[in-house]
Amino acid sequence: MLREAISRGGRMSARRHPATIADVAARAGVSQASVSRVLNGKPSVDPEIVRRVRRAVGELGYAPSMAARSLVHGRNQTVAMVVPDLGNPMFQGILEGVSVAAAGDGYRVLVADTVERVDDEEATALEARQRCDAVVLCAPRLPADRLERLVERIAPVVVVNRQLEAPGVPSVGVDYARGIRDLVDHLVGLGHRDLVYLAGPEPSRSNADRLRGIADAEAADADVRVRVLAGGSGLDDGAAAVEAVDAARRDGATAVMAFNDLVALGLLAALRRRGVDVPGELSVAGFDDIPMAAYASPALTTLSVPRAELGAQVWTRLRGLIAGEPVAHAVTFRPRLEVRESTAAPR
Amino acid sequence: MLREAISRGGRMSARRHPATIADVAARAGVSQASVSRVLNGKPSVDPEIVRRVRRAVGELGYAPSMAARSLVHGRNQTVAMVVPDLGNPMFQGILEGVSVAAAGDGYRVLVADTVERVDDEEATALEARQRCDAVVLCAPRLPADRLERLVERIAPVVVVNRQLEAPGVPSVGVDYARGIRDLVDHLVGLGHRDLVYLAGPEPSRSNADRLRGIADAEAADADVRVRVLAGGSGLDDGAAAVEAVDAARRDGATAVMAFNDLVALGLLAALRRRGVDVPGELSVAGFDDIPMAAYASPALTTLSVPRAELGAQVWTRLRGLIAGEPVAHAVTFRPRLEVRESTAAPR
DNA sequence: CTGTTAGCGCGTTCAA
DNA sequence: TTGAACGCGCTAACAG
Repeated sequence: MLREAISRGGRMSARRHPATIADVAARAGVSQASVSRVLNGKPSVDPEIVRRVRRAVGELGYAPSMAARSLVHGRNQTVAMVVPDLGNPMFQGILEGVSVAAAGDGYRVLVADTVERVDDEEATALEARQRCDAVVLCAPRLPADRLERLVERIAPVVVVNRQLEAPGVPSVGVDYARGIRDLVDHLVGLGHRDLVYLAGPEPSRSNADRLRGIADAEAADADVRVRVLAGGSGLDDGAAAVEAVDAARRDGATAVMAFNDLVALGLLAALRRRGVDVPGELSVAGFDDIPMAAYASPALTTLSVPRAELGAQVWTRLRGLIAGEPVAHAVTFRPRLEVRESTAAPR
Repeated sequence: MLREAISRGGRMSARRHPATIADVAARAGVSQASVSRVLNGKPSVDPEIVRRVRRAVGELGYAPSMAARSLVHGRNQTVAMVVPDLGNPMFQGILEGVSVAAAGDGYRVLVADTVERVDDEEATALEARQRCDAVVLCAPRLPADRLERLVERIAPVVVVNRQLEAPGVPSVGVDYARGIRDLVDHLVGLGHRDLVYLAGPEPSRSNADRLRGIADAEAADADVRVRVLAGGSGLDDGAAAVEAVDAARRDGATAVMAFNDLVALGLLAALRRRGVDVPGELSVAGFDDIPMAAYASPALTTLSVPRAELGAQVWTRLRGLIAGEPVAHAVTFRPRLEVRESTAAPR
């Protein structure tokens, strides 16, 4: 019989196109305005009307058109998140954090993966902004001047891991310089003096921050030396750098700090294959404290950054901006050193 | 007149609210219809008009309202992707694949993370559908009957890793049963007879598929035995299962197949800590072939599933549905066995 | 407390 | 080829 109803051309009240508020109004014998009021929980409406509207809504299977709603309100209830690489655990973590936090306020997030194409970043962000009420911008490699210009065109926006000159743009980030200094201190405390930094992508801002932290550390302690080697940001990059790293080791280096955990993990694997004992012959540390870090062999010493909390902070600020509240100041999280097994005293 | 515009309140072309098509029309001295035609690249428009419109658009920094557009067209150019857990590399991979594929057609994807809350899955999917033109549904634990009912309410939809009874709903997935059988064959070929399967989440459909594959394998070869142990789906779960796994080993088991790579990696770490040699004393295999698998110690034998391609396939089908094309049949990818170092002949 | 009216910004008829 | 007018579905102002 259900089949019958269907073949008959649709079930009772089943129009080909979704029901509109007008249909509901007609069926309930009231005005559209009343339907709207009921649906939006406006305070003073006759209980009887409420009843009839609810019934009509149920029978028609009515659902409001978000498009119409957006047009009227000028808001989407959607924010965009622009990321350079969804494959990176760091961004995944932030995305997840923002996503759940935003969901709590009825907002959803649109992902815009620029797939490492820095040149498309502005266009992507602009386009994303048109679809959404605000944007979370992760653009680690976009030159500062271009970034400054971009943010003012896509406001409201919260930028991640970039410090802006202009006020009015909240940013939340990680104090990479500070983190790396803490790591150097840890290593030096262990007795290391000759370190290597396996660098991240050249244009990456957070890489520059780490380099700055390293320079500070070198300046502070005369007999600490840090060699900078070209690395990258993925597992492959870490593995690929093994030659250079091992050469440095034979030349006297006793510890390596990788750009991030992925690089460290890749390096660890390659080192193992090569027969280099970690941390016996060489200490290795990462950055980010991705879940896998604790399960590596040996467990990776790293700097923990609160990804989820970071995402939540991003949302808090973004929500404020959308609501037109005064902009919150920038916040940066100081990474927490997580000492595990991959670092030890040199011998 | 430029002067006029300026004194009218702020910088040239800087109205408090974004410019509308009417503003452009006025400024260009043409009708809104003409502006619309120019912007949408309609064929026959006077070059002179085109010129003036373009100029006005530039001067005003005009950008069409997506909301209004959506209202007229009844389309968003946005699809939703409902996932149970964004932290899972499997879903991340698919998201990335769908995201880039969709972007190629001017579509964006909205993420809806149900955070493992199966009970909210329907509501989340429904809500997501209202905002978007279609949805990609990843609901591995939603009971079949509820799934069937859900999909017909949110069509157009493509379901991932679930086989549906009803036609009309394309699904793309992985042949887990087949994959696990290939793995059993590999292990048996190596000489293993007493295996253990570290199961995934109880209600997970793909876990059931693997179990079916295992049952088939057992039925096919009388002297192969597979013990099923409770596992999970994350690194922690794998590590937590080490007791049970080691007990099975001492009881004669020589190889373990984990629900996925994460579980296998967690187990590997725990086994190492416990001093159990892999693959010497015990062979271990995973599923999914996440990037880290190849860099594990020892490198993990696993079943490779083409995440990116899977995402692309999802998009192809979704696009077809949106365009109203006849539905494509379901596709399933057969995992490819990736033999590495964590499996070897028992001794 | 309810209904009527007027847009939100755009695409798309229909005449001219 | 161009422009005027209408409608997409909904909410907000204003009457009643």
